[in-house]
Amino acid sequence: MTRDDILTAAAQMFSQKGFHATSMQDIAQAVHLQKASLYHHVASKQEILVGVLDWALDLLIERMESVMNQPLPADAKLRQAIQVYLTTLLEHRDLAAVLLLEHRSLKPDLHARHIPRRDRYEQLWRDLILEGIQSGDFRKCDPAMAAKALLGVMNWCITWYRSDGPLSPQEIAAQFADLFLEGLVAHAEAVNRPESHEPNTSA
Amino acid sequence: MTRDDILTAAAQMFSQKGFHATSMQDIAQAVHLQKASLYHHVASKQEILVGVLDWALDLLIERMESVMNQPLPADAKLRQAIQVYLTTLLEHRDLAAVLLLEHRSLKPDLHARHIPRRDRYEQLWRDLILEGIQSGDFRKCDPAMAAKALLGVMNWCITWYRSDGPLSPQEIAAQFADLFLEGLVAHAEAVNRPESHEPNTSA
DNA sequence: CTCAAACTACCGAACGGTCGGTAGGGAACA
DNA sequence: TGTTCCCTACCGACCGTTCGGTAGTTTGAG
Repeated sequence: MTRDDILTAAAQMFSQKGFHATSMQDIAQAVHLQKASLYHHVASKQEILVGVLDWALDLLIERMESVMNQPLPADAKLRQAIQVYLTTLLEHRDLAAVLLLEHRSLKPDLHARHIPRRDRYEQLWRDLILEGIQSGDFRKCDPAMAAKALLGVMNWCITWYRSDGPLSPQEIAAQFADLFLEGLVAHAEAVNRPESHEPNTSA
Repeated sequence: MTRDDILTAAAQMFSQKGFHATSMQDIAQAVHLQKASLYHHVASKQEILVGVLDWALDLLIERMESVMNQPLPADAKLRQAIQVYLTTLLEHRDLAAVLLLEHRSLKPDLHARHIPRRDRYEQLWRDLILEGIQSGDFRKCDPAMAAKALLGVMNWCITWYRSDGPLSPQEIAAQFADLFLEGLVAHAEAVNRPESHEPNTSA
């Protein structure tokens, strides 16, 4: 029984029921311990939450930076970033759900320490979009808003994605990338583009 | 002191702290009553949550249907739907936040009764997009995924929008509509389009 | 023998919810 | 007009339960 086992179990329960609806009893039961025994590995329930949040954010930052450092044109880099972010999110759903939805359960001082780290991550996306605008690959727009939109689409996935659904994370990422890069409106020169990802238009 | 006063106060606290972190004591204090007195107006904490959820969903459905029934081309109708949805969401932030983030705190039977109503609302958006594809206004794509993407962007706004921020809900809606309809990639025939909403490209 | 890891037993506080009771304002009737 | 009656709105006190967390003890491998 390790600390990471506890964090993993806690992340799963937090993501399913929420932080406040999950008791230390619940977590203890999930790792087959008595509640008191948890306190040998962690100091408090808040510390578990911080542990999960840091773990999830570290994972995302690490993968995002490796994408950012690749020498690619902006649109290809954005496609890859979307792919990596979304697959990471959906393959670590519990961690990600806690990161995105439960951070407000942190007590004020811990919350204040978490937010700047999260904002620094969002800045990576703004930089990526700004880079594309300056190189002329992207049309002029507010990079902050475009980043919010992009992250919003992907973050919201954790509220509805089911691993037994019809689409894989990769397929979802490809569709989102198409939508964001090319838009929804049909243009004359854009019809019958060969790389369309979704022929099904009925339901 | 009316039942709606209690729902309003509860929505505000639920949206700030979450359902499980809000006690009946908290709600009572917000409406200047004793905790016991709340039970003269509502049967349980769960009933308050259901009341808030229904209230929010009724509001959104009503406004969405009035947009859907207008005889407009798909792109104009989508623009208007985005505008209406986003402004409703952000001008009733507390209600909307509870609808979007706290519905999982419903007990199983009430949750099972809520989800189909919410799904019926999402269907309105799929219909709108499908309509645009069939009329040729939109390029071929999966309407379900496009709707998820669109709703995701807007729903995520309630996690970051602040009414004292630099952009109004209307401005945010216009930018999101541009992004979704036209995409991010710069095309030769699309540069210097006159209706750009955001000249600021530096941070 | 040591020490980490687990246990049993317990704590004060807070939870959602219920209880019996009361203040006060109309309506009905003498 | 005075009295009785009922009803809405509210209250203080309390219920059983669960919460996060602590104290002290046992277990078992190196």
